[in-house]
Amino acid sequence: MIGDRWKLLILRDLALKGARRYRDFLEAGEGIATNILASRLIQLEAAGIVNRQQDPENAARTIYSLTPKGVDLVPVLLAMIAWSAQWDPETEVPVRFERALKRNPKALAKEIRDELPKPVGE
Amino acid sequence: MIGDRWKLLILRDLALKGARRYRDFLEAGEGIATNILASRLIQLEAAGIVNRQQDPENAARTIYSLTPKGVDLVPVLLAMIAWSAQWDPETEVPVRFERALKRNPKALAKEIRDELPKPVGE
DNA sequence: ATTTTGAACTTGCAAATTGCAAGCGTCTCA
DNA sequence: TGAGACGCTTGCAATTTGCAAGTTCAAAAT
Repeated sequence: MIGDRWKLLILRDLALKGARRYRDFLEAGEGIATNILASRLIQLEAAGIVNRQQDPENAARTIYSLTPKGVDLVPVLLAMIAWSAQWDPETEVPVRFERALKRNPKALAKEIRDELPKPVGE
Repeated sequence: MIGDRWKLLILRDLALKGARRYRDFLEAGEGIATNILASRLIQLEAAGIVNRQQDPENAARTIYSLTPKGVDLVPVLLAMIAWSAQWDPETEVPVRFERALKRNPKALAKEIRDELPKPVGE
């Protein structure tokens, strides 16, 4: 399910970069095509990993968020980031983040979970 | 680099299923095509994640193994397995393994590392 | 010494997936 | 009521995948 470049990047944006809207993903830097983004969001929603909801403040907008099943992927993302930080010189990880990750990954995962925007209506 | 279905499965086979030869991957059950397997092994080798060596006991054979960079991906694999065990009823994880994974993932990672076949000549 | 087997690929080609550009439908705000 | 913004969908060319059928080279069998 997750062995797919784009889905992992979408999840990273949701979990760690505060992305919540279609535009956020499109503009996240890696250059996902709009049709691919739409298809991946559908697949992630079908898999119960992300929620799609209308913004109650503006019906023209959609808000995406992680389900509990999606939140539970945070440790996977963190493990990948830890590996990249160590082995891939092109990956830029904030020093503070990298340190927290090495010292106490569980605590960092909890911190991220707590700071996640909640799905509308909770 | 790793956001690719087949590479992740190859790494899983190398790290957790004792796969060491081309045939092992081909027959691992998921049905990778032989041309795709060859291309993925080339990419993994180019990325410094796997070693390719001739079997000293039989020059017709090739032995694949994880480099240190590849071994460091074990925690990523374990995080994915933990998630699958919890959320995907189709994923079958041995109970002993799942328990060890929940209780002390670091210790399990070390155990796996220690049991890994070493590259030829070490 | 020659043939056969087995392991690790390579090649050709059809089918599926991706990426790009353009367009569409709905909602908001002036 | 008209102009944007937003979240998509569509069409099409280019890339990637999957399958089947070779090919190469070392080892084992005859």
